[in-house]
Amino acid sequence: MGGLFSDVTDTIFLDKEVLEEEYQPDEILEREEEIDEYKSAFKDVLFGRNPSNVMLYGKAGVGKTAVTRYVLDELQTETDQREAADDLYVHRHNCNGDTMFSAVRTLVNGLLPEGSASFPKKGLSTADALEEFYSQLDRLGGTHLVVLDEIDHLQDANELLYELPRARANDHIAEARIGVIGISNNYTFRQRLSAKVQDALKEEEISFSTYDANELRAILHDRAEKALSDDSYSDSAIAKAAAVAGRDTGSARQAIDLLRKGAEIAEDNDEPMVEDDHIGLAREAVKRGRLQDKIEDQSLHARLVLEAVAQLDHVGETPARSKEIMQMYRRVAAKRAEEPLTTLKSIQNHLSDLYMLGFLLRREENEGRKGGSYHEYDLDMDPDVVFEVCDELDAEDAV
DNA sequence: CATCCACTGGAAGATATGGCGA
DNA sequence: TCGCCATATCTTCCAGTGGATG
Repeated sequence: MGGLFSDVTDTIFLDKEVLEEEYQPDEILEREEEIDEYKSAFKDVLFGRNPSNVMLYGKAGVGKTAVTRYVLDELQTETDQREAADDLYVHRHNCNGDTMFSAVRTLVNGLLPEGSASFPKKGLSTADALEEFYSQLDRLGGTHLVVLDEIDHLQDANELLYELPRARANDHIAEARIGVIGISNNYTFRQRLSAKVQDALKEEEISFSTYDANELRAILHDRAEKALSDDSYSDSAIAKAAAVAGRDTGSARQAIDLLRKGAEIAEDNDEPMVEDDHIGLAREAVKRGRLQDKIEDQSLHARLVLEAVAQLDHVGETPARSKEIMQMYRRVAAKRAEEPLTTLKSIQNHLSDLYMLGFLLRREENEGRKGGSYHEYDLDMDPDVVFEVCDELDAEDAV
């Protein structure tokens, strides 16, 4: 009695996992068209024919991964039942920051028989890895679908997308059939592909549009029903979350994050129901959380440079050019007891990265013969968030 | 119109860190 | 434990870049 946790009850949540990122709904709402396109791209698989190669384009949180998982699961159960269909194997791989070699290597490792040694990390060429991959495919036979998520992050995506679909035509494999599914957040990724690859993939592109507020509302209603107890949310709160997410990003992930965070806030305040206000507060919290994660992903010196810009912003000395930022950076590094980088170029590189990642604003200035050309940087966020995260990480390091 | 400033992106070289087999 | 290799990060070097200037 009277224990610290004894008053904690789940007043609002019925099944919180339904609102977590990992949750996989067994029914996909508002993506009928995309599912249809997908379906027709893969119907050949059911008759033991070569699968198509498919490229998916669309922003984050519009259902690319969820739809892929759903469609392939359905395809899997259907092929299991049909005589004419070969065995189906699905290989998923997230290409974040990979080279072609490491991507192929993880694919090989996924195929190797139980207990055998994994493919070596070094010493062998990409061609060796591919060869091994093909021989494993032939050993297993059947139809293999290779899902390459975030393929725009893959260095040699072009080569891989050229190589894999032609494996059978080039006699690298005889028994197995292979289809590639590429998923990209980035519409411009397409232009990075060679004409040949673009041509080969042209027929099978599915682009996912962002969700509008109505679609988001339908999705949120469905999730809320499963995740929250009956009287604990208002329709207007759902509508608000849908409207906010629809306007911001059109992403289901953001909408669901808002609902979850809103429910958490309501629960923390011992209120029985999720209302509009909670969604408003959730919006701030979600935004802040995203930013924090992004900052935490940065390397030490990138963070110090960012903090230097935040400091300059704080005292009203932005926009600033790299030399000024470097002075502040030295002070920040000293405060955090870190050895500062010595060259201006390093700072400039970090600034450039931070700009690309959307932390900073940049303006090109050119004063000709007298001043030369240079960049001026400005902070593109709330400096307090930066200080908060940096203080936190610094405290962790000290332990 | 050539010049020149202050910087740029890119590449190559240098250094640190970590995994892995021997 | 050692050397080998990969990877990430930092430094050094280089050939532009674009607009004010003489």
